Amino acid sequence: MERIEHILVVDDDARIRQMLLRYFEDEGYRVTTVANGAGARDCLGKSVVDIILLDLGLAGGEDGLALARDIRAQSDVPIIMLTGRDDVVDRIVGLEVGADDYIPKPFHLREVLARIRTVLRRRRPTGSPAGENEKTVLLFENWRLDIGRRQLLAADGTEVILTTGEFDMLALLAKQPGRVFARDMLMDLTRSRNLDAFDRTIDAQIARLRKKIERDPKRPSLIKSVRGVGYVFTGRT
Amino acid sequence: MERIEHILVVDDDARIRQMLLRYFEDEGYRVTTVANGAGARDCLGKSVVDIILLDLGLAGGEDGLALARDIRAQSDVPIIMLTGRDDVVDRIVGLEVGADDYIPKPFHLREVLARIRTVLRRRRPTGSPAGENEKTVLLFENWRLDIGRRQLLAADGTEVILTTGEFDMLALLAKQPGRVFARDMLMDLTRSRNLDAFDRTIDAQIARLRKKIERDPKRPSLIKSVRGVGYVFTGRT
DNA sequence: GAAGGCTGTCACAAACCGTTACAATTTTGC
DNA sequence: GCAAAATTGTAACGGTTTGTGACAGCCTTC
Repeated sequence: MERIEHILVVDDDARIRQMLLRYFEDEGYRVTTVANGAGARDCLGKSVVDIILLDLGLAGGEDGLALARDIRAQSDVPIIMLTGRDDVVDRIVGLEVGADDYIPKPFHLREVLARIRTVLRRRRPTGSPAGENEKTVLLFENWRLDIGRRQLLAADGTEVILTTGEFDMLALLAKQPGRVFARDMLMDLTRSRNLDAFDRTIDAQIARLRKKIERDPKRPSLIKSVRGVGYVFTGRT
Repeated sequence: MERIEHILVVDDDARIRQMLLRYFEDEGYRVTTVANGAGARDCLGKSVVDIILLDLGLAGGEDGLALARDIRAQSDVPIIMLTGRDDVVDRIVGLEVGADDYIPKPFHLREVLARIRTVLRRRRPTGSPAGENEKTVLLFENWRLDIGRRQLLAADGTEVILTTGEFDMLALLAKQPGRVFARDMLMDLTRSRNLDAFDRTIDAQIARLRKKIERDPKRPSLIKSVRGVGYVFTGRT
């Protein structure tokens, strides 16, 4: 028999609440959205919640971390925090407080869904961030690609700024070195649309990416072309 | 003699199971259909399966991805995932977990068949012994051929740039030294198309390759011709 | 040693990919 | 919410890689 899982969304931005509500309901979950800590406590008192999506930056001077700590003090409901892009300290404290994972904003809905599934699947009481078996940092050549933080660092620690599309493309390829990805698959997996004939979108993106990460973009060593098919990541040390 | 290939279909929708069953049986395959992970495991334990068609969205809270991971942990059977139209993250994770390909729903039966054939053809060890013959670096003469990085290095470390076609051809031949490859087989395996009579494609490619890797292209020592048949790799130290 | 088939090689055409500039779109900053 | 800035899509062009047909030379067979 089929129990519908219940997600509690705590966010002060009505648009985000709306967006998450619709998306997760479409995915077949039961969803409750609230704007603040009081609402969250109320909901937790009245119904069984399977997972909480908690925005750390609540309005009205409220402290999301304190709320997380409170919740954790009286229940084991998994908590996924939504954090600002660079709030490293918040993330660390959040995880210490007992959150199960964090997702930096801005996020892709699909990613949130994936994390939720992961957390629900292994219903860890508390513990490490998601992906115990997902490598989150990839090393190759002189680069350090941090998937979780969505940043690419050079050997000397300087950050090379990648656009969202560049990052997604690189991450996808680099996660499976040696695997050849066809163009239409790259299109589908990074843009969620279909490639029509004579479309140079992927090639252009690869070119821009190469310009940023290859020593000699004319003779790429990290991302190679496979004529008639697509591209393959050939790095990794 | 021809062995009939065995397809295992895992889907919770009985109509889809039925549809796939009829179609593939008509196409001359042996087909087993099951509705859930338990059935899949049971089938895999009892018979030899050549390829698995796995619906990621199983009912009853079962996780298709987890099932794929399980299967991959104990066998190399090719897996093609059937995914929801928009489950990009699932597709990515599925590929990471070791699936060979995916097909978004809804699908055309013809397409499923085409993908199955492609995957089976690629996976077929071309009549070689079982197990992992997947050496990633091959050494011969003074060359170092790194399959994963798709590069060919001379003894002094300088790289000789091979085109995609040259690389594929060399890699294929060098992986099985001493084995004679007929022209039409080379064509099929490196270009995925058929050789028509009096086609010089393969010879031209071999000639170009020899020019790059043989000391004396007139007297090849690495790739020899077999009159009336094709070519054979005779390197290896 | 001659005939016929097979392979090596060449030149050219076709297909494919890299790159650029610019247009369209999205995101950012106020 | 709007304007500016950044990112991404598109089209065009040029270089590279591959397919093709012609032809020359070699091997095998008789």
